[in-house]
Amino acid sequence: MPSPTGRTLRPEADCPVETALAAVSGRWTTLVLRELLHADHSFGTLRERLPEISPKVLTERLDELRGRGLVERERLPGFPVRTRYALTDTGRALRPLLIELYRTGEVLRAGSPGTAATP
Amino acid sequence: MPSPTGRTLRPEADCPVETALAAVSGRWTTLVLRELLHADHSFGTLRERLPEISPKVLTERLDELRGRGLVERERLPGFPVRTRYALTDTGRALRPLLIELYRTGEVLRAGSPGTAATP
DNA sequence: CGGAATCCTATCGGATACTG
DNA sequence: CAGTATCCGATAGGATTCCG
Repeated sequence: MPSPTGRTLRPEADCPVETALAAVSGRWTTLVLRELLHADHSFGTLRERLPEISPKVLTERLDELRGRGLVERERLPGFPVRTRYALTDTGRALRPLLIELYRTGEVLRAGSPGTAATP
Repeated sequence: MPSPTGRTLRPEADCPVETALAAVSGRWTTLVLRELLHADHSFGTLRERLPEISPKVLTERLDELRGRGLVERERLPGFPVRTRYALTDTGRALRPLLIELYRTGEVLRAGSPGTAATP
């Protein structure tokens, strides 16, 4: 039986920490968010920006993000079909977290062995 | 071939965001960190605090965290053997991130459908 | 007590081909 | 263009048992 969230069930899933982690975890997720933080995109332009992601995984990521209310899809009229993916207000609320992730990642590197600081 | 980090290889693994995410992702990881942020622990007391974690997974998490320089292990003399796990300075640097994860998780919930706000 | 060694399963993610 | 449908290999993680 698939988990209710579409993501691996975690202990204490009711914890906000898990809620936030679920939103950004999964391969390609942060990169998709990064693209959408920068600008709205169609399915195709997202693929151009992330050339190595497969259509299946991109669909999965976008579905998850939509399911969490972080991304919205708009179908543009005309032919061929065009879509437009955009962050919702809630999705944009992830920006501070991504910044903090970046900042922390830099700190972790500075504190890791192998990074010569005072030789 | 196992990935060099011991964790699923991610695209743009050189990105600090991925570095930080790798440090906190994985089931039980944030809970282990939470316990260690609160106090030092032995293998056994960690198991008491997290009754559902298996010894194998706890070992894996502690090894990963040690491998990243976030946790240190001290073997206490005497018998039976006792160990003490503690966060390093680098490990304590994760606290702001965990706080931001908590904060963001709360925001995501407030912005999710189903949470009646203004009926 | 503090792990290590096995075995086993679910699921995640990649590749590919096809459709409305 | 914007996905869907399959198939498939690789892990992550759980349960259990054993060792120093």
